[in-house]
Parts: sequence; structure tokens; C-alpha cells
Amino acid sequence: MSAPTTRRRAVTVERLLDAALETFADTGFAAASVEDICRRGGFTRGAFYSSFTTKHELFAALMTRETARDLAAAEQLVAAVSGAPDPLTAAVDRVADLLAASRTWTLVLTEYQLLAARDADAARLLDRFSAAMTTQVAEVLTRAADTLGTTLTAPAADVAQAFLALHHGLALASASTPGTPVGALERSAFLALVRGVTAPPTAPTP
Amino acid sequence: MSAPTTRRRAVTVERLLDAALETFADTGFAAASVEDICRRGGFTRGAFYSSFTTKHELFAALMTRETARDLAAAEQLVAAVSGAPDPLTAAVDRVADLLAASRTWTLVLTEYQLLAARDADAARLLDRFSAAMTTQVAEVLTRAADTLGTTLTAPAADVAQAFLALHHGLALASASTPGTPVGALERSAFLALVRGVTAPPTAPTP
DNA sequence: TGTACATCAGTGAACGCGCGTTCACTGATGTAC
DNA sequence: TGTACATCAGTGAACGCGCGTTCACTGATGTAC
Repeated sequence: MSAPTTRRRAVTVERLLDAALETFADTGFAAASVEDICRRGGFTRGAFYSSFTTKHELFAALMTRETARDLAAAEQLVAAVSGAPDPLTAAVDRVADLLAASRTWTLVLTEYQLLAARDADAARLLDRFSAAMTTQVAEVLTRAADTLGTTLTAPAADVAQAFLALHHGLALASASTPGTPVGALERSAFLALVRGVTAPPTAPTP
Repeated sequence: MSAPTTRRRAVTVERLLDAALETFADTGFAAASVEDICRRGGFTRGAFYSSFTTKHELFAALMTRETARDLAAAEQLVAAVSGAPDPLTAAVDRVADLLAASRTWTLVLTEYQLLAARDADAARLLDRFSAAMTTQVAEVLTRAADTLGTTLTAPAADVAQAFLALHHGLALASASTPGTPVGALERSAFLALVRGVTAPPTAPTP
């Protein structure tokens, strides 16, 4: 990948990534043909091979772009939560909003998790992203707890991992059984988890 | 499918399903060729087409067989938990054990969830199984809470769904980033969730 | 129990299609004067 | 600003491979006497 040579090329790559995101969500990674992706983006197959060497590389580029967006959003969230009146609930709500993103992203991320289970390169990339995401969420939780004068009874990183796993499990379940909005369920499950890992305030904040 | 005509045929079907389970876990559903599955089972492709009409049908048969096994195990679990001294913790441990099953099953179930997101027939089958599994887990939780004299502060079915989602999220994350055993994390996340949805005993049991 | 026959499970060659990948080309983008 | 040229992005035809699916066949399993 590295830096694209031309502005035109950069635009093409973006359009191909957009097309890939939708195609992978619709069809799955293995079943999606290069031609499907290119047609959706308004190109012929040659355009693809002019910017990428393989479908795997395209998927890696897609994940890099999308997860960068997620992480940026999470970073803003850290700041937003720090001053809120009820920061833990606010944090839970905001994390839920952030993650709820879309069915498309849930499907594509899951597809990449399955790929990572079979491909060492994909596993490395996913691992890096997961670690970064866990750190961000842990940061949100820690700040929220601090503001509240509450302590977490488990390591913040563990709690964050549990949150992310719970979210992904619920999102995946609802993605595959449509007509099941899990928003309310997710929110109360998150709050229950928070309740389960917080001690009451040791001393009321002044 | 229905009842197989012959004993020999039944054996062949079982061997094909075994082979499919491993092949789907290794390669994924879309990328797995009928030939891969047959070779692994020690057959040629004709054998497959003599018992199944399509790869989708094979996957459905596989899910039916595997989920029946899971449900039977869950049923035994309901009975086992009812008499335990600390039934909630026992329930959590046993549910964890039951689900921990194997990486293989996590991958194949996830593969089917993705299929269900795109295929109405698969969605129906998965929905039926998920509902049954949720019911069983809810039953375990309810009985455990009863024995303990504790009450759940949320509908048992919701709690069960959250449990299943949390487990699946953690299992998937660890399946795609190997070297990360989540056993301990899973157990404490489960217990935190339990803590978050139980009220202290209203009256100590005699 | 043993033989003769019928059924049916699994074989393996054959087919055609769609896919990933390559490559000589054309036309668009950008540069030098 | 306008023209002439060079570079490079994207085209589309071509290739060969592997896959799903079919089908005439063989040999194993089961049945009737």
C-alpha cells in the first residue's frame, strides 16, 4: 500500500474500499469475487490489480481504514465522558452508540475474525486493533469511575474486553436473526456488567 | 434428509458431517470445496451428491446434529445444578464448561451466523436453535436462583441471552487471536454479570 | 446355510462455467516550455 | 495561458485452473428361496 502515487489513485482506492465493505457484508469475503467488488465500485478488474495484489491485501487495507475511524471516535469519547454528571452511565451509553455503528461493520469485522483464525497476518493486524480498542475502552471506564469516586473491582482492561465481547456477541446474534433489535437488552446488560464490577464510592466526592 | 434408507448410508452421512465440521472450521464454509470435504471423509464427490443436494443442505444437517448435542448437554445441566450447594456459581462454571466446548465449534457456529445473515432458511434454523438454547440457559439460571433464595432483577431470558452473547464474543475473540486463553476472564465476567442481575436473598432459605 | 438375484451406495470420468490473474492497449492526468 | 509530450490509471480480451454438478458404471449389501 504505502502512499498512493496520485490523487486519482487515492480516490479509486477509497471507492474500491467502500465497494469491498458492502460486498463483503453482502456476500462474505470468500464468496465475494474481485469482479463483484469492482463492478460495485464502477471499475473493471484491471483497476483492482493496479492498486492491490490480492484480495487479502484489500481486506487488510479495509480493516486498517475502518478501525482507524473507530479508534478516532473512541478517542473523542474519552474526552466527552470525563466531565459528565453520571459518567459511568454516560460512558455505557456512548460506548453502546459507538459500537452499534452498523450491521455492515459487525458482519465485516466477524468475517475478519474468522479470517484471522486461519491466517497469521490477519491475526496480527486484528490483534493490534483489538488491543488498541481495549485500551481506549478501558480508559473511558477508568476515567468514568474516577469522576464518580467509584472503584473497579476488576482490571479495567479485563472489563473492557468483556464489554467488547458482550457487544460483539449481541450484535452478531441480532445481525443473523433480523427483526430483533437488541438496543435495550444491550444497554441493560452493559449496566448489569458495570454493577457487577464496581464497588460503592469509598468516599463521596466533594 | 429424513430417515436414511440404509445403515451404510447413515454411517456415510455421519462421516461426511464429521469431515464437514473440521473442513468448515479449517477453511470456512464458502472456501471449502465439496471435494475437500469428501477427501477428508475418505470419499469421492459422487458420495456427497448421493446423500445431499447442496453444500447448504449439508451445513444445515451439520448444525442440526451439533445443536441437538448441545441441547442435550444443557438439559443434563439443568438437573445437575438444581441440587448444588452454591448453585449460581456452579451454574456459571458448568455453563462455561459446556460452552467452552471447542474452538472448532465456535468457528463453525460463527460461520453459520454469517450465513444466516444472508440466507433466510439458515436464519430460521439458527433462530430456532438460539431460542431453545436461551430457554435452557434461562432455566438453569432460574433454578439456581430459586435454590439460593435469590431473585433475578432482569428477565431470565434476557440474562441468558447476555450470557450466550458474552461467551460467544469472548470465544470468537480468543479463537482469532491464539495464545490468549480466556477461561479465567470468562469466568469472572460471568460472575460479574450474575452479581449485576441478582438481588441479595429476600429471606434466608431454611 | 448356501446360492441367485435385485437394489442401492459410492466411483471416477466428463462437462461447462466462473474465477483470479496477466498484459498489450487507450485515454486521462499532469508537466515543461 | 496554451500547446506538446510523458507518465500512469484503468480497460477489456485472453488464459488456464478448479470447482460444482451429472451420469453411466461397478461392486457391496441385503433378500428370497
